Amino acid sequence: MMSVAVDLAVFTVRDDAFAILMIERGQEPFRGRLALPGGFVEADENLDQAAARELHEETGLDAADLHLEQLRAYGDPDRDPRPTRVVSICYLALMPDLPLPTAGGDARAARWMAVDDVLGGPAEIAFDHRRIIGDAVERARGMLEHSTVGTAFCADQFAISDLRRVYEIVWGRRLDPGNFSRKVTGVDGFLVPTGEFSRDGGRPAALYRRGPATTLHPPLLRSTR
Amino acid sequence: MMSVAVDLAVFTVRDDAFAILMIERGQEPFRGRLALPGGFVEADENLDQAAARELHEETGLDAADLHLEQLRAYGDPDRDPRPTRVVSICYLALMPDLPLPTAGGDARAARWMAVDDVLGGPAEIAFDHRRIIGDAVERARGMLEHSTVGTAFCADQFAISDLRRVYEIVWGRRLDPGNFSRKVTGVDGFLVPTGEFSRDGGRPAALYRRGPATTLHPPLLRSTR
DNA sequence: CTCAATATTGTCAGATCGACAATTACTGAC
DNA sequence: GTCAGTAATTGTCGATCTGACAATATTGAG
Repeated sequence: MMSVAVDLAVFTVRDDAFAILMIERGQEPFRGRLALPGGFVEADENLDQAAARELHEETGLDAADLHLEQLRAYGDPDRDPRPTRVVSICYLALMPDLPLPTAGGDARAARWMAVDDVLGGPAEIAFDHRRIIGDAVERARGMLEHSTVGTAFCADQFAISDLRRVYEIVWGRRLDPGNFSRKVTGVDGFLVPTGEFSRDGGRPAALYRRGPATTLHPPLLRSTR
Repeated sequence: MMSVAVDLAVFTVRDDAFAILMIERGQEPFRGRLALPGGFVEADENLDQAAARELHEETGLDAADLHLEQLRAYGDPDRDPRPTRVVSICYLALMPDLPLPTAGGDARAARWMAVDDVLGGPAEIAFDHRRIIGDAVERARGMLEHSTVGTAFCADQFAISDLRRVYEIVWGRRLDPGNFSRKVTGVDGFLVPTGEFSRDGGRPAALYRRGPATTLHPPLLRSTR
């Protein structure tokens, strides 16, 4: 008999940084430490529902407004110091930079932190969450290559340069604006033009909405071949 | 409180077919139905260890001899009809076509079945294992594109044509021998020549062993661009 | 109007792709 | 031995894709 929990690695792109939603734990174990939001799976819900519920409790957001998918399970016997063993199913969520309606509503302070600060900084992270975050970051970076989920970081309507900035920030790598534009517009079903244009700074950019495609053919590769 | 199990989707390539190891259940629920091998996680082992232990119990094989990695967790409340809820962590194993030392030793008949027969046939599959198998097959097919795990289906020493046949059978698609050979030998660290040659039929083929590389740069894509 | 800023399109040489032809190196039949 | 058969490997070629970077287009600010 074990407890089964879901943990959430919720990512966004804000202030020119790849950011993850972290909470400060309000009780033992690891009181005061940074951790991923999450909680126990209840008797009548499946894993996806548990993840969506926890997401809503922590951020006030609805799962329909973002991309949510399972990352993997973590179940080392000593990953949680409490007497009952806890196996955690971790979920990955990608969302645009929205205000968090109920941030801290759960008596736990939730805040966005730059991924580089979390992984590279001195902060002590609760449980095995540092490892989970590392896995989640790598998964997110890889997904941008082969799937269309990068648009999940953008608002409902966005310019190609917005999407390019997402890729640049998540990958930590500059991309050529012209080549990027040609590539993403060349993928069938990736971007649907809305007919509207942005108006800020230079030449107006055509605005797009997410298209129906889920996989990128051909992929956008980050590696130098 | 829930039970946590591991299930195994063990694949190989044999008799010109992409095959999966299935057992016939010896007890209720689903007695007599086909199912994936698996069992419950014990108190003192982590998930990877549980998967390796179950693999050994079902096939007599050691996890060191094959590729074993976690697929994902399945946890719908009604996926197991027994009163205690069971969350299952499914593992994917890829192995060469070896004889199974203890097949059926666990009082359950274990046998290789063609993936197409399992998914396309009329056989009733226990639990949600049909869905799991579908996910596992898709994951395995995708992994061949970007990782070097295809060699896990080959014997210790193998010719490029052996590896090509693996790709052809798993993907269900013919590949050009010349182009395939050039591509795989061009990936740094994928294949290490042994200096030996095969002797059967036509011109002898150089034999190789798995190299240290784990990811394929550039990837081998199955889609028609 | 001129300029700075940004979007988009154009260009071009090098890499890669798939299709398929040519060459190489064996085995087995005769 | 010679020859046909089989399969590995290398060669070729046009189409496509890539990254680098130049050129053009369209706006707002001054």
